[in-house]
Amino acid sequence: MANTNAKKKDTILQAATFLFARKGYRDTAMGELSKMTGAAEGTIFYHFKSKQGIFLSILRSLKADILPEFERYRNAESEHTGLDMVEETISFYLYMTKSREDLFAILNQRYAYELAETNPECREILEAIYNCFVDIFESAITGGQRDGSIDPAIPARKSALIVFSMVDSMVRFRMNNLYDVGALYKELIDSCRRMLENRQRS
Amino acid sequence: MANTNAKKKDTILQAATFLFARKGYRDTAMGELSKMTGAAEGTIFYHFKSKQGIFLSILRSLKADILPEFERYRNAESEHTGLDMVEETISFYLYMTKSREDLFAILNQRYAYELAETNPECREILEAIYNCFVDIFESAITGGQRDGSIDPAIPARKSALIVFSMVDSMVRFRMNNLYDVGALYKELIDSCRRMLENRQRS
DNA sequence: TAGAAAACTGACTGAGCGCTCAGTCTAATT
DNA sequence: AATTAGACTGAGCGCTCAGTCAGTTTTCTA
Repeated sequence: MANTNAKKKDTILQAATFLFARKGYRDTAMGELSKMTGAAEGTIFYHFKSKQGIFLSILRSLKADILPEFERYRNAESEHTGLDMVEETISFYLYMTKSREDLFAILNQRYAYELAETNPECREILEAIYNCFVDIFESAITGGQRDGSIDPAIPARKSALIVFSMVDSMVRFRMNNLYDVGALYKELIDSCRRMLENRQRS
Repeated sequence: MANTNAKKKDTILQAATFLFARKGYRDTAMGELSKMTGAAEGTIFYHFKSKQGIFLSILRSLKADILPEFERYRNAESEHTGLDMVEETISFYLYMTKSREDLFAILNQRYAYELAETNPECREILEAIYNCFVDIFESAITGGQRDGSIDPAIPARKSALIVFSMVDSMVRFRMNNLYDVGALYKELIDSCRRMLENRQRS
């Protein structure tokens, strides 16, 4: 093998992501992680200093993986109106949460928020990710207010938070198998449009 | 003492609600519950057959406690338009979730949804509660469509789900200490109004 | 007030947990 | 061929936990 470094480390991180997402942090045993990866339990603690350390590593790579993708999306030039960009961003968010289901399941863990209360790095990562999403919605809204597609009277930041919270709620419904979110997609878009659009277009 | 039945049983149930809400199901130890209530650990298992049994009992009494209150609210006559009733219902929901914070924290536990996948009673309770909320929003919306305050073209059930998901998201933000929801309240109401209102009023 | 039933007790159990450590293996370097 | 360092191992330690049980106390009933 060419690469001597960290042969099993990545495997462990990947399996831990899978298990933490499916069963939760507390209900995932190191023994299970060991069985799944084929690594001895000792190996896991050779690479990571603790179970919590694994969780933090996942968050770290989650941030490194997702934030750039969102920055790229945000900086891509677009011919669309701000209102259309809000719709696009919703689609993009739903697509992202579907294609990285495990990562977003981890973001919805209670443990993440408990850890955030004592661990500044954890809190910083969570905030960075959420703020990034809300920022994208906000700049779509202010853009829309400039181009006339979105009502200039509404407060951009707060509305961005509300749109984000709507979409985030849908994602959680999907994760909990409560409702068929696909069936709600069109109505979600329509609702956001009614919420934001400028009614006396120039 | 007059009441022979269940002297400590209620105390245990109450303390368990508190602990499950604050620390989560998995992170609550029976020993802690014993210390908090002053009941011996054996007493807990005399009244409840297992830890899971306690959780189910909490859900059961949650249902018995909350559903009637919502039914009463739903059946109360009102002079308001449907659109105003949607706003009222949002207030009512936010008020309820604040005054029974522990109960709603338990409804947001991942463990509840895990249990629901194997335990039909649990699933039935969760669905009953959520459906009740959504039903109230739905009947406010159909009422509004009848009285002309709400756009007749929008699908009532789906919009009810979306409004509910918005409010539910706010509640979760509040629980996770992520945002100051009070600051968003006015904007939440305004957004819902813009989303639903009838624009060519008779 | 005797006796039965119900409520309660806390020391105990065994399974499972996160984590350690003394040591082996592998592959590159000298 | 000998040395070395990093990757890896798995038995096992200390501890926590949900749940048990043999026995005591309280309450109800006849």
